[in-house]
Amino acid sequence: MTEAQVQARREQILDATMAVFEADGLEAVSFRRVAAQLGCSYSAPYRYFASKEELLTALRARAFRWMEQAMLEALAGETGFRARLAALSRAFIDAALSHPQRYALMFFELPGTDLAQRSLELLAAKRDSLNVCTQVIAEGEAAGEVVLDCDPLTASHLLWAGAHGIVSLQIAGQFVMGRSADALVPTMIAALMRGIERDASRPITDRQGLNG
Amino acid sequence: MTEAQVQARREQILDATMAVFEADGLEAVSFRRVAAQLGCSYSAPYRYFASKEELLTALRARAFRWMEQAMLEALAGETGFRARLAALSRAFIDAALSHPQRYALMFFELPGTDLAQRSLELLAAKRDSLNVCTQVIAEGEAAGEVVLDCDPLTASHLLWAGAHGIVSLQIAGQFVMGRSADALVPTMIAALMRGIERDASRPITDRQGLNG
DNA sequence: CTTATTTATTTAACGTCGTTAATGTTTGTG
DNA sequence: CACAAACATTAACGACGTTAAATAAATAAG
Repeated sequence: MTEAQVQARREQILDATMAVFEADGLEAVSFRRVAAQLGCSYSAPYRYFASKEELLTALRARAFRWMEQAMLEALAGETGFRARLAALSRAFIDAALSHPQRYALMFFELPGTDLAQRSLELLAAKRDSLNVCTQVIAEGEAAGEVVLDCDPLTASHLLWAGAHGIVSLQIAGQFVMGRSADALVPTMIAALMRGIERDASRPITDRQGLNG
Repeated sequence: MTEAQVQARREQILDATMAVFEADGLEAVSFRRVAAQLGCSYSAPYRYFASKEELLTALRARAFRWMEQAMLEALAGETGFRARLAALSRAFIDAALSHPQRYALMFFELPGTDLAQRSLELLAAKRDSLNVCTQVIAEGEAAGEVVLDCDPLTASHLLWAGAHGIVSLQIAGQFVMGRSADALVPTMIAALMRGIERDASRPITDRQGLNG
């Protein structure tokens, strides 16, 4: 069996896993159910994924690639820093709220699992997703459309975490009483941008650690 | 069996559950394991918790109460809006990073579970936790120490979500490449405060939706 | 083409889980 | 003491993750 065939079989298994996951959620994902979906024995996938955790890690990477793609597509055609940032955050919200289960799979990872570190695939997918945001900011700065008090990577972390914070609270059903992520994320982005933009007309008093 | 005795038994079961959880993580929490810890039969807790989900919901509420307590203790003795806000965010970070499993239990709730809505206990615990932050902001405004572009509840949501976003990304092992929540949360708070503070010396251009 | 050997898949099996039903066991009441 | 209700325990079911034995398929050697 050639390497390409092995990879193809892995993809088939992941297709079936994703189908089960989308249909009935994470708790329904089991080797037996995936195998039934795919039409093989429940122990066959073990040759391609050593454990359930490894299977879910691969699924997570796939979900990150999907979100990266959604953001890139939303960015295509948009010009100008402001418009691109708005399109990016909208794509993030839409992806999260239209597929909350997928979002939870991606971001609600339990601590103590070092397997994420060992999965280069997942690590790369995460990095590339964040990088979409970092790039937009860096381009905006390069084009002179915005000047920040911190480097693009820190700014990207702040925006990313801010959007994730609101969206994840909403998905997890935490407070956000009477408020929706739909309205709060733009507010968050606007407030953060106001907070990290350099503005000569106003003296900056709390700049300590803003480049941390 | 009086109502107080029932409640006491529930607390005992929750004690045992928490012990198992702290010792070996969420995946180790099972009725059988909890019963062994407590020294009863594995089916006895069913009289006090209808399902595992209900048991975990009660545990979640307990974790929120613990965090609320930690924040209140950190606040005690601190005076002045700035100092109180800093103490609050520090308590939040410390609680989260010193007990990541507990934090994940609280905030990594899968979507689709309406049981959270039906548990008034959990709902109240969540509300009270957020309320600590809201109170600090409201007091600061009342004392004239700060003037915001948005209402205290919105501001509280933004700060809360911002801190949670960074902390949860760190716990879940997402990017934050070479950065630590320890440094990024103060940055996030400072940037957000700068973003939502009213400042007469600078015209506010992006105020759309800031009260959303 | 046949046979031997490796490879891919399936079936059997073990221990654990959530949950329910049947079976004991205690406890207050007539 | 007898009896009913409340509580606790054991037995049992189906599903799970995972491993080992058994089987089928594919391939290499003769």
